[in-house]
Amino acid sequence: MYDRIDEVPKERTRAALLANKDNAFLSLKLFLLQYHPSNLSKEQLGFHRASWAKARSFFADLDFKSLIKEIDQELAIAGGVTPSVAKKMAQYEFITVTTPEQLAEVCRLIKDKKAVAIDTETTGLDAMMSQCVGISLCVEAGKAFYVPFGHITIEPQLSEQEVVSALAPVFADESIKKYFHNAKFDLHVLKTIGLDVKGFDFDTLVAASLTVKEWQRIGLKYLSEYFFDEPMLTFEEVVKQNKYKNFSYVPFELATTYAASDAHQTLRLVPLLEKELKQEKMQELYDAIEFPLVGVLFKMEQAGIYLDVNQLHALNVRVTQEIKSLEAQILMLAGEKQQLINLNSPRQIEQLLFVELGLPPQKKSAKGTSYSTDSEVLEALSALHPVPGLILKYRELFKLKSTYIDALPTYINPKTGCIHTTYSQTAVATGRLSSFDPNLQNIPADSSGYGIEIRAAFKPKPGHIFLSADYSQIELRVLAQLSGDVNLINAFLAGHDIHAETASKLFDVPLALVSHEQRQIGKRINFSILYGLTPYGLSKDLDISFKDAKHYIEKYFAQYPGVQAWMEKIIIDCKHTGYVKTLWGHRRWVPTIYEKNRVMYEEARRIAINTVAQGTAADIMKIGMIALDKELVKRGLDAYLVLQIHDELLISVHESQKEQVEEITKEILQSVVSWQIPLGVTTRFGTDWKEVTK
DNA sequence: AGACTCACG
DNA sequence: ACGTACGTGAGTCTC
Repeated sequence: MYDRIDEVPKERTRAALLANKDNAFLSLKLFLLQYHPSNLSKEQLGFHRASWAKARSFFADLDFKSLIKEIDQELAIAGGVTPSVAKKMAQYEFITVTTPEQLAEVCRLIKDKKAVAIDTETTGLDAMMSQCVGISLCVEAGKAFYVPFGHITIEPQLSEQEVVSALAPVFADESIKKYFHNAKFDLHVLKTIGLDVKGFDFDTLVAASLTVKEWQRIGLKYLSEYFFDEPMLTFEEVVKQNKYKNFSYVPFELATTYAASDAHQTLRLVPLLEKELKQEKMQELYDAIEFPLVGVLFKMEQAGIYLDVNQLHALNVRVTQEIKSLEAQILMLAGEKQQLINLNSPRQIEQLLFVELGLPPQKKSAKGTSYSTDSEVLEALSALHPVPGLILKYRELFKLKSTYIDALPTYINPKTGCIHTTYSQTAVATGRLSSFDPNLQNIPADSSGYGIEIRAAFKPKPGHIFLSADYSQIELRVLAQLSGDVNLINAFLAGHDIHAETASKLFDVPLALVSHEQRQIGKRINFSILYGLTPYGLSKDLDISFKDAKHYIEKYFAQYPGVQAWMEKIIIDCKHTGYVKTLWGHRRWVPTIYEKNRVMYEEARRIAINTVAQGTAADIMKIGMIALDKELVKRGLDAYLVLQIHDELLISVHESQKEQVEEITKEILQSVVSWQIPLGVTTRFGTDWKEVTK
């Protein structure tokens, strides 16, 4: 007899479900019934919210997609608050704070407890540009406060000034611990109203991203269901459905229920997630890397980067002119019937190329619903007709204009004159960072053409200069170190050109005699290895035969046998535990490693291998960022981190301190690990981002 | 909302 | 016989 679904031995559950894969949901119910007296209600069976949420998580790694979907439906339907849950939640005291006396009392409580969960409400999702309209605070489970001050209402409320001056000493008190769910957002918001926070102590979003198996479902609402069996009001229900323009229009009672419970649940999650971190052996990872990184990223986002709009505009004139010219040429060549064609529509391009012009289709699109017109196809077709090549050029320039030239200036914060991207610490499965609004990790770097000119518009502030520092071939060094492959290690130790080294072994040529073409192949293969290369993929990438590709791969593994052995070990471990881990313990579940379908299984293998290499490199960069930031502060230098692009850091430094900061940067980044193979760090100076791009 | 395409590492 | 490279975010079109 089992009380909870996650107590049922997984093998038994799996076997029972596999026996009836077509209707796994029904099987699940029937299976659970075996362990309970019959005629029990759903809720008695444990089919309440948290159970469904846990069931969902439980089955995530069994990869029953249809089952997950049905559980989601059940969660939505049964989503209503059950009587027992309602009773529990009715006991919570959510209080609107509208007088100075009340606020003073709250501050006193915070000082007493020495810890507080904080959440902010704003008029929008942009932390630095939106208006802060209220702050919620919670110091003990069962009671939470919402302090509105920017609401549009006739209800009496405190002024922003009153709230800020009352909270400032509490927020500035380092001895009072501050908890947030996604701290960076709230820290930015609080900064906009002049509140500096000291004593930041826990981020429930970041912690949950490490421990929760369904790492993409770590919003406060999901966590509340999962850990407490308590649904929360959604922004949709509170604002959208009532047709309020934004949160400032929400009446206090509703606003308090929504906002105060955010702080309330955050506070309660802290000890739970601390326990999870410990149990899952992720305490060290969190304490040494992920938590301290929050503060570093916050500073980088605050700093922002200056964008020279005039320079971008000059580029726009040239690019727009060329786009128009290309458009005219394509339409002319396309024939009279095609004058209304939209060149940005893959569907219409498909029609033009493969029907009107009768060119041979090369491959299906990803979902197989149409013929692909991607750059690889256009490249191939350009030998047969002038139009594909022109479309290729058109696409390139249109992309440049729409995604970068037109879009980037709209992100400039009028208050600072800079672009402030947001880094997500929880978006990438391997543990890398991602950047959005705007994405500054995919600014063109190709030095041929106009692309690189976008980078030329990113500049340091007056008196400063950019210093770029990148880890050279970090993933290959990780591969060498983790695999312990003697040949690969020796190649790095000898300081050899690693791509030429690989080529020399592939082609049985002395290192000095490796041709440029051979080196290129060596380079492609080195990178491919990290993706878990296949003969098919390599043959396509190098435009060689399947057989040759297979031969190269065999040759590679013959030369670096340790690499192959290491890969097999990863797969064995993964099959044993269901996940892979980076060197610092960042975990990724790989449910499809148990898949019988060959294609899916092999994909799982590639994911497992790549995650260890990519994720370990990400760990190193994060540690480097934390250490470098600390050192620059410690030495009181006029230098700070500006951007992170996976293996590269962009640093802004006062011209007078460039040499000193360069030296420190190299030293700090290199000494993240003391491996057999040193980490290579390359630095460059420039007066804009283009100049420091190799 | 999903598909397609393409920018980056 | 099968048929794919690893990880993202964003703009555009289509339904």
